[in-house]
Amino acid sequence: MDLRTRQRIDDFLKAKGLRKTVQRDAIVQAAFGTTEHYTAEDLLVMARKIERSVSRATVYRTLPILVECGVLREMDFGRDFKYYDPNFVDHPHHNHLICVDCDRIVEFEDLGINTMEDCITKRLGFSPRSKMVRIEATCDELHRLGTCRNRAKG
Amino acid sequence: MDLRTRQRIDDFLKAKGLRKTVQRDAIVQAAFGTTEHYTAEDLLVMARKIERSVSRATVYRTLPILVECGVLREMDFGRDFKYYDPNFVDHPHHNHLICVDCDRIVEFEDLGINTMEDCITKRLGFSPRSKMVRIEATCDELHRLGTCRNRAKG
DNA sequence: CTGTTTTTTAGAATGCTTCTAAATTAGGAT
DNA sequence: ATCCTAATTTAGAAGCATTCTAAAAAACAG
Repeated sequence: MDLRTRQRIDDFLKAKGLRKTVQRDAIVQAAFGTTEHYTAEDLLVMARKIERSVSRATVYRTLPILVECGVLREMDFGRDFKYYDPNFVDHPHHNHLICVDCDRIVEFEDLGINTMEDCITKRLGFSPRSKMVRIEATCDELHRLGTCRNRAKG
Repeated sequence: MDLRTRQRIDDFLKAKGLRKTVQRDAIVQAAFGTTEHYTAEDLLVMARKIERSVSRATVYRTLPILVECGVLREMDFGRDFKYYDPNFVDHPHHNHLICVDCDRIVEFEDLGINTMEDCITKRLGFSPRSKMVRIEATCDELHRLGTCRNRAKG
């Protein structure tokens, strides 16, 4: 895991007067030991491989800390649970395409859309905080060729 | 309520072999008797003013029918309940800006973003189904002037 | 070490949404 | 009109991600 991410988290905890614990450490290691998107439940499983004592409640209490710290992005794809994205620091502007055929989530970056969003936000009299584009789509060629991996994990 | 919307719903019900009931009728009347966004619970309250017997379960079962019919849009703003938007037919391309200061939801249309989204989707090898832009922002001038209506209903 | 405060844990609670089983109703057939 | 059968409705239970709670454990300053 990136040393700058680690440093940023340590600084954040110190600034907020939050303590370092083995559980938080395990959750952080797990959270940034992958580049995949994951759910709170996924993260619980991953963190428990590092430190058996980690509980569900602690995962749910740690996630918003990492989000507020700015190292993790929370994403709502319209399902009844949230996904978290650890690639936020390296790619802060990416957006998501969600395939309704196979549940795959494809990331993309597009500077043009970002600029447009900023313009629109200003025009409406607001200051942008966070922006997301969410495109639902179907598999196209992939689907026709029969290579669409149905129900793939997001 | 728009006659074409009514017609479209009637046709859809017939095509699907679904029956007309007083409850469904009340829900439809309520759903398109406003231009505001609403939740399932809001709709229940509105529909019950028209027909007292409408139950929560029927509202929840009717909503996806209207969404599938294409007259109502389901929207997920990252809260733990969904909003529904009855202005879909007249303004199929609008997007949303959510103010994190006051919870207000501002609609906007932007053809440029829509075109971009279609291009990106094709480039990635998909066919667009539905697209949404969601911008979280803060109140800017309004906020400075003290006119930001905190916690206003979406 | 000691004391105080934060953090953790397991399980209960919450709140939106979906499901269930029994009662009712719609609408075609007689 | 009336009957029949399948769709629909209702109230309440169940489901599920997330949050809360109270007691136990751990962090850290002095």
